[in-house]
Amino acid sequence: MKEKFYITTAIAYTSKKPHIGNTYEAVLTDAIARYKRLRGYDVYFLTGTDEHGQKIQQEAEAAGITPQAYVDKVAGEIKSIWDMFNVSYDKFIRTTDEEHVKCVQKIFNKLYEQGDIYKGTYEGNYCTPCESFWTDTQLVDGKCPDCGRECKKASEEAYFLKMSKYADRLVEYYNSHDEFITPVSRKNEMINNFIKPGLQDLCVSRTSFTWGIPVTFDERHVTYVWLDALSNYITAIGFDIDNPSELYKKLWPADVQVIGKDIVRFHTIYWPIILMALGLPLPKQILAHPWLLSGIDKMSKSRGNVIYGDDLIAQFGLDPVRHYLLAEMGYYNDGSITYENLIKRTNSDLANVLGNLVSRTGAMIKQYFGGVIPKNSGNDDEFAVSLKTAIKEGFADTVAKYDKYLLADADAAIFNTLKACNKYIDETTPWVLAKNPEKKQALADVLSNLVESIRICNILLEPLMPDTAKKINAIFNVPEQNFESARDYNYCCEGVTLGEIPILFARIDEKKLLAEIEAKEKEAKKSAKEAEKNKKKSEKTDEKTEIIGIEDFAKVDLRVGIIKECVKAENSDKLLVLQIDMGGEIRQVVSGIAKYYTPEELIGKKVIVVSNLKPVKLRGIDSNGMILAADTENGVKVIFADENANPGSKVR
RNA sequence: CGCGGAGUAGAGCAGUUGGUAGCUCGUCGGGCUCAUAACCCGGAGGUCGCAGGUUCAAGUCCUGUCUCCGCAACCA
Repeated sequence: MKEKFYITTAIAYTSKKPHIGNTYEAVLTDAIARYKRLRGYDVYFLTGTDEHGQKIQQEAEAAGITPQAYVDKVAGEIKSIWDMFNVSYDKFIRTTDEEHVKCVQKIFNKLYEQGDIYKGTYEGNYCTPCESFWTDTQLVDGKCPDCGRECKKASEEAYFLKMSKYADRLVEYYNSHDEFITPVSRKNEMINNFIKPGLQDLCVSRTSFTWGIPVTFDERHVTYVWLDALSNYITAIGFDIDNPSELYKKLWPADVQVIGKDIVRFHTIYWPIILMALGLPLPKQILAHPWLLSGIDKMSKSRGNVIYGDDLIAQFGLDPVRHYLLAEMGYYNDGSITYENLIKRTNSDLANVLGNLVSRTGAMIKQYFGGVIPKNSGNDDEFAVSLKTAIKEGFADTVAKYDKYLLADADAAIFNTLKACNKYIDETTPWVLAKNPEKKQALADVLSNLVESIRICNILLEPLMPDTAKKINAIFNVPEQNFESARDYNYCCEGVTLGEIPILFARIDEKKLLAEIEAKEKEAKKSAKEAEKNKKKSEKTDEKTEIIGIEDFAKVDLRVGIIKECVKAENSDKLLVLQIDMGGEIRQVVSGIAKYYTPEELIGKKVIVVSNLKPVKLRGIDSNGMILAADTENGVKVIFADENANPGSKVR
């Protein structure tokens, strides 16, 4: 019987469309799942979406639709992107699925009944208008980070899961299962930062929002994040407290759970403890991957550097993108994606090495043997011997890397091996052999060795680039594609007639494409900016009246001031502290323009000051007013007054 | 002392338990023409951020220090 292999991704949060960094995890997990299938495992691959929480409730309200309609839309997008990327999941769970909801409720009840969940109070700073709790560290100057208003110390009734009770057993599990947290550096992080200082009990319910799984015995509460989300790994396969499914019994514990580095804590501390409380076995391995950055920055909407997977596929095709993600990412450092690197890698690995190798091999078989793959004599010359050695070593190397889930290294090993094929062609110069009828068999041997070498590499390539593997198999009409057949040369393609030889990967004109992309991006930025502007405008007009009267304007007291002194604020890289002469009175004003002006260039300049603005403290420094400045595309530009305007003069 | 990550050839990265510094791209020179101006061979280029220390031996361990980047904070 086949050995089972249960692998999961973290479930994606349905607050917005996933970018290529989010998509990476699904592709990474897919490649591992495909490799395991190739090795004959009975693989079950789970992925899905996390659909509850306050944020989604708010997003839905903003969009003017129900939370369910909202998550339906985003979950649909996520699923279709996963499909686009050939993610071969067996099940796509949504935390709004009825079975999941029921099961989470049962889990909650059981933990409550056995005393692991207790009722307590969640203490925090509450902002009444925003209906939100904030921790001390989230507050801005003691005020709500969202609206800037005062928060009250408040407490909310909540349920908590006992953590410390299981801490010792957890550490014991870490120590007896070396592979549990991969890479190991994360293990020390968890022990030092969270376990040693003492585990805080985990808040598992909230009353401040409603979009969540209701607690059955206390209707005002909904389940809060982690108990809901983490449980998906067992509810998806039919776990049930009273009557677990056959599938669950077969699959659990999971063999590998792939997650991002940002949620290691939840998967290596909270999740195991939840399982221990339920009396269930723990997953064998948590595989934490780093992030994919856009250039050198984290992808974020506000930076405008978000790259989406579907756009990349439209531009480059699927497998170049999969290959890039898998070849570029390790487990230790954050990876990076840029169009330039994507083009380079596609050209050098895919077009030059792989595509061209297939193309030239196929072309020679057509030219010299009428498209029929010739028979091998079995007599290996020195070049054939070294080729075969390279292929066998490459095979072993690739498999070793795959077994450790080092996909980037496995990928490199495959392409190294393919290079041995290109070398073999140069060494044996088949075009010379073709001119001499006596060398016909030598020529046949060269080509059959090539086809066989490509066949072997292609089997190893399938987990990374399934579509390409299929295409190559179609070209050579490969009859044997299973893993075991790749261990040695068996010349199974002999006598086979070649199919069409398409260009597998066209070379990309780097300069041309980069210019095109840049133009597109400019366009996109422009329209994004305009949209932003319009949005701001409409927001403003929503809040106030469209047009203000002179009496409103008159409320703002604008004065000319001359900057007498200016220094950078301590503890801040954005603030300048200005001493402004307002016509006798010296005012201290703090302004966030340190990135655009040096103190020296401002001293002596005349500016317009809002003089009747309510004083505030910024970074603990008093600020009595603000200076006018324009937000431009090139940063902030201060509005300077005419040299002849005297300090203190009223501006109107 | 907020938390975390990183500093190795022009760029991007590997360097496992310490033992002659590697890979890819680029670059320069040569070869070849079956092939997608692709392929093959060869060369140049690094005192491994800096300073100490441990050691027969350190990119690799220890201490200190500098710089950069995320997060956070802040942008009246």
